[in-house]
Amino acid sequence: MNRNNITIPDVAKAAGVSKSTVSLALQDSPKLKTETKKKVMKAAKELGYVYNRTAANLRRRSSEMIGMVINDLTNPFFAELAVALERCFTDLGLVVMMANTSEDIKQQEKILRTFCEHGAAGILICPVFGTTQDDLAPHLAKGVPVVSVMRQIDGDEIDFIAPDTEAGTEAATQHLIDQGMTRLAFMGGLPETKVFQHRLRGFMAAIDRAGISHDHIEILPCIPNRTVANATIAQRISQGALPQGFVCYSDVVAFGVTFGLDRAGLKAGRDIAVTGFDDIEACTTLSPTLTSVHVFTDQLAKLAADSLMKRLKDSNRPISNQLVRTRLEIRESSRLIPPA
Amino acid sequence: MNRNNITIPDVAKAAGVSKSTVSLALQDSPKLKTETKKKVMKAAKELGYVYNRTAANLRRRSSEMIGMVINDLTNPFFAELAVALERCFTDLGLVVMMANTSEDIKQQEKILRTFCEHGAAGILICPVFGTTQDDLAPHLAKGVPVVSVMRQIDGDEIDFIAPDTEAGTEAATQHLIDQGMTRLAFMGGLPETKVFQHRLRGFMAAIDRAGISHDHIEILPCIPNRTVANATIAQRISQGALPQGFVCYSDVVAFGVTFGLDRAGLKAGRDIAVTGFDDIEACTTLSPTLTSVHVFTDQLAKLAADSLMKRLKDSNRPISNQLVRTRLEIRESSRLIPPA
DNA sequence: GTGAAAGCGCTAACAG
DNA sequence: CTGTTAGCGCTTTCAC
Repeated sequence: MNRNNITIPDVAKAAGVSKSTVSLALQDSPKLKTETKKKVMKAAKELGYVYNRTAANLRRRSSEMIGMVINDLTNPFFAELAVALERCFTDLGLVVMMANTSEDIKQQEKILRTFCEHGAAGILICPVFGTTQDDLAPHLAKGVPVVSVMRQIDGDEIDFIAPDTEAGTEAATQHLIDQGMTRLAFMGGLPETKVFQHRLRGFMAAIDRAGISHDHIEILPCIPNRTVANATIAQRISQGALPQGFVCYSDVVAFGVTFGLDRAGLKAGRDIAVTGFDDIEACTTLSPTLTSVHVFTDQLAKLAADSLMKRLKDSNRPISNQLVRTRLEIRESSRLIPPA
Repeated sequence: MNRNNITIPDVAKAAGVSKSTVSLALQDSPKLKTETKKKVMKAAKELGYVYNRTAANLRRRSSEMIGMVINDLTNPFFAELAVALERCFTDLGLVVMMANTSEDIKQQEKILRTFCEHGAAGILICPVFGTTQDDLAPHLAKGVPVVSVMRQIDGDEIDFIAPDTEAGTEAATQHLIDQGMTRLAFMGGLPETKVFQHRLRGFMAAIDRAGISHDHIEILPCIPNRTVANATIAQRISQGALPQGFVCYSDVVAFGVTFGLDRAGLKAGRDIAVTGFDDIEACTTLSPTLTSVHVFTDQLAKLAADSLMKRLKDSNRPISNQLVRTRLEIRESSRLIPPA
């Protein structure tokens, strides 16, 4: 750490005031004359004084640091979300520190412990799949508020904010059905996760409403990343006749699928329909542009930050589960019959 | 912060030992019998004790926390790099906290200050463009070691690790020249940055070696992201005859260009050649696959982590500037004449 | 307004 | 091996 060893007493000496005056000045306390404060700040700056928040937090028994733990920053959607969240907290005057778990529960536990040991005031988490409250508890300081985004933590005692995935997937599926498709597949995601189940439920809801036989539909789970999705679709292609449309678990899966189809000489948006979920930036700057369920990341982030703030202030408030509406963005990948 | 108020004395009481024994046990000191340690750990666990690293760091006047400040996590390359860096530090037993600056110098200053106030042992930075040593200095605790990745900080007194961008771009350019192209463009990046200058220099080196007239070449700078690159190429297309190949500043720019060309009915890899730089995951899972200069992110991360570790141990060691070699990955986007 | 004094939770001698 | 003691740098009553 090799800390700058100049401390409050040093500043006090330089400014010709007492320790506590400096402390007050540093906090911009109204108890001090502006003039005094200025004198102190000037001395501090000249000496290269660095506030030791560690000591302050210790003494004050509180902090303004919130720990953000993200499951996968290499997924553009989560990166976008993380950045949005960070900005929300920053705007609220909090300092946020971030860490990536790479979908690894051990790593997640370690990070949670570390954040707590460093005195995080609260935790914002996009949990690793399958995280339960019991996984979390032993690694959290008692009383540290946690809010979860995107993925719900089993136990129902943790505030949770997510897009309405079910409605979103349903809309995407309906869009394909509206074009007359009846042989459809749901592609990507891990069946044991709630997110998968919700998205699949949305898919099935549209299928059933349209009275499509379950014999016509296909479900192809896979780890939701580009590479695995690509491998999965490649294998599926080798097994014979394809459905008319793929409703994908996420954009990243949809990209993998689109590429796999491409390698087999099939064009999404011409030979076959593909939809994604998340609506990341790439959807509109790749060819074919990808039809996707837009997630209002900024809104999600704002609600999440608000929830954490509220819980920080009142740890007894009822647990809130908030679903943010989504919007289907229709683009080329799913429009087999382009508008005239 | 609402901290768990159980502390070392509480654990000591529960375990029937003294404060210092607990402290030693927590550090797994060899001075204690295994049995004693176990007893202590058990008591700690039962009480839900959370180590207060804040207090420990204060007392010990050191920390194992390194602050990682990243310019843009929404750029997949930097996200990949950040994750690789994080893993390196974690493997070294350090705890890393991350923050995103969104290419904003004010935000960067704030983050640096915050990390220092929290007692970071060292800082790993992918600095905002144009960052100078003078920008950094006032916000750093005296003596905190900093190492910079990807972008060099003016002043030459900060360890620096980056890919050999000049050689990489030169190889990409040469690859196009080898296919007989003589009308080429360098696309993307901000001219006032060193990275741009280096990449352009690599480009020009190949051009000049081939004896191509400067009248045949074009330089089209732009903010290096998908959307802006796309807008820039669209405008360029409207202005008339295009070069035979685009050597792009980065993959993200290349994707923007490819998409822009596509909208104009031109296919990269068929009508025109495009190369990128960074070789992010998407290069191999989009159609056409993108020829790119591969950056060995893991190696870069490892060298950067090592550099920071070394400086942590010896603040007087000479400044090191390390360039990591790159490798051109030739794919579809640049092969106008596919191998027979 | 300002200063003196106590203590946040921990570590690190040092003596037993 | 264990206990005692004195702080790390800061905030915060409480007198002045």
